[in-house]
Amino acid sequence: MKHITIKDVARRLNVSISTVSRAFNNKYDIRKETRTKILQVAEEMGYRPNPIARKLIQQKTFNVGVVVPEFINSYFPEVIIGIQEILHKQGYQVLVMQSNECYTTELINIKTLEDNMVDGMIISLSQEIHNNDYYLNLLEKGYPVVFFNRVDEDIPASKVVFDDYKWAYFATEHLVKQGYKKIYHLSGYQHLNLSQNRIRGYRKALDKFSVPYTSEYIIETGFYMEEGQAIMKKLLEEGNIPEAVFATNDTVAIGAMKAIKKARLKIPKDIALVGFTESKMADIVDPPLTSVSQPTFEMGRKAAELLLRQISSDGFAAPETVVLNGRLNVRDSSRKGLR
Amino acid sequence: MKHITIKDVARRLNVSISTVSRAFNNKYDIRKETRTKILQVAEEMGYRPNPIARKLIQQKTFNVGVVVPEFINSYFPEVIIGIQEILHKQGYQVLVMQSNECYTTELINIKTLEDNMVDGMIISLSQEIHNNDYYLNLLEKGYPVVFFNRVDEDIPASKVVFDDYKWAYFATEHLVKQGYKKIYHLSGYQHLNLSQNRIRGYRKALDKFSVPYTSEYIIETGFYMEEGQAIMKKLLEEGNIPEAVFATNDTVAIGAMKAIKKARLKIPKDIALVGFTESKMADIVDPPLTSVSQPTFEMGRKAAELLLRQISSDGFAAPETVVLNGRLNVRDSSRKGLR
DNA sequence: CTGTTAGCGCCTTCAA
DNA sequence: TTGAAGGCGCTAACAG
Repeated sequence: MKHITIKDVARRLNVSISTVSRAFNNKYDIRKETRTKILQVAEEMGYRPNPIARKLIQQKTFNVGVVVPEFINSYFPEVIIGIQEILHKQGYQVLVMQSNECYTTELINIKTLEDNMVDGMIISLSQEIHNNDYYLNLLEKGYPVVFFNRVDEDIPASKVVFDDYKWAYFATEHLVKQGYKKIYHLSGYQHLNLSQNRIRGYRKALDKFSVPYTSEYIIETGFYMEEGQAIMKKLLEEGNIPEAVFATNDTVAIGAMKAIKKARLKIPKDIALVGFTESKMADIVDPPLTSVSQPTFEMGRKAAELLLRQISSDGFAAPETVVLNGRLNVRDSSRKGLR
Repeated sequence: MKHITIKDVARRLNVSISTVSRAFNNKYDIRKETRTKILQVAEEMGYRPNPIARKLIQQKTFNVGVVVPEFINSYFPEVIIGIQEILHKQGYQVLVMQSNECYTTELINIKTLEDNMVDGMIISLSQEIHNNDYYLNLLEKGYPVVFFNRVDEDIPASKVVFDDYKWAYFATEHLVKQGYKKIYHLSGYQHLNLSQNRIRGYRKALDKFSVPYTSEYIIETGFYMEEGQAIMKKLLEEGNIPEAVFATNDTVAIGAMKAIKKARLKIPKDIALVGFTESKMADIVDPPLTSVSQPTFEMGRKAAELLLRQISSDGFAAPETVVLNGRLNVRDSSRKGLR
């Protein structure tokens, strides 16, 4: 584990350490042969400049922190891959932390990352209700921060979001056009921007086609399967049977699917189902689930690019918002007249 | 972004920087009131010791690198969570990199991590055939490295593995006891230790109960769904219909499931299915898939603990191997007499 | 108990 | 074109 330092190389070649340094940073004057020679010997000796020392002097760590609610489901991992794709190319390392959907943990993570002097952060908020003070403070200090997916409109930072409104609209419209009337929406936590937008899209579609609904059609669930299953079970037991359900994500939709199957009802004959934020599960459940797919990798790439812009501008670049588009993948779970 | 340094704090209080340093590392003698005072003022000023400088002096980064084949499926993310659970507690940060199942990328990742002076690495090999030289060299240098899941028996490092042999045996035994005879095994790449062990377990079970099989019953697939589907499709088209299939993982099993359903055959009536390395999918496919679950989080925790041991022993601790146990979760996909 | 001093490994100005 | 020297922010002997 003993590392070879610049000194060792200098001594070996009978030159000063500055010369070796120059050879490695070739932005200073140095004779070509000297440089070549030094690089060659350094290579032989297995010398690599100590990045820590470099960071100390450059006041830059080339580390970027990413805070996500979780990375068990494939959504965030895919975004992270997109982030890494861009950042690795620029020589950055990525530190990934999870908040476990907990606001307190989220803040702790952020402080840890600050302590580790990351050059910037990419954040997706936890589902808990939060206070913006810490983020606002961070931004005021000029700290480069980019939010994605779970964002807060009141935080004036760069953001990458999915067009939840539009695609919730399309998802609902699809159900309407299939001829379904009594269409429920299992929404995510309603204090989240993303849920609000999906609800707006849902309403807009029903309004546009004059499909009647009451506020009771919109039921708040979390993002987990159990919740979707429990809510659906309750609805069925109450005899409150929807013709179709638009769920805030695939997980919740599949929870609902389980409940429906247990009640021995048929999908889509008795109840049609549409998910959101398409996951690999959509294609393997029976019947396959109609869902809206998001460009996850692209979201990561865009977030990374926005962050790089913030970093290179010393935090003085104006915040930008990128809105991404998706696609509605129609599968059997919502095809009228099936079975 | 301007950071307050130890100097600022010292000057403000008219003490030397060593005193401030002592206050923060309270392992040296320092008067209690001085310490309290310093800590208080430092807090007010928003001072936090610069971790980079600390790392430079301690010759330790408190960073650990993790290299996994991918983290789209939930398996590796779960292991990573386990790893982080232990390491974060000890003040380590975790750098996660993916090899995308590519040996070359894996090596590049490892070199990047070395360049970043991680204090140790936790690695799960890619599925490609690899050369051990670089790993052997790393170990010789005393670099702390722990392998998990995808390991190579010829690398004398600490390892955490699942008892593939035993649980492949149990999975197969289960099928035998249900009364199935013609039992196929869709194996992972056979140059991987893990696949070899699963094959051994499969054979052992069949041998023990004198269930006849030929080498043609063992078919090499990768780890992806498409492969499972393609192989199964081919088998069915050839009229080579197994009574039961034990697949190397859930993904492959579900691929097979798709092919079987497309051929309008019933599971388990016509063909029974058993997966491995249980994923969340097992419970949501129809019929639910029998599978062997692995203690993923525990695997991560153990790997982290072994690594910490290597790190604190300066690489002189003898390599240890931890073998973990799992559980067979029987579901409808393999229940004889169903439907 | 506290201050002085010498680095950790590297970059960068200033002289030569 | 090269070397000497100072310093990035902090820790850790060694004095006092």
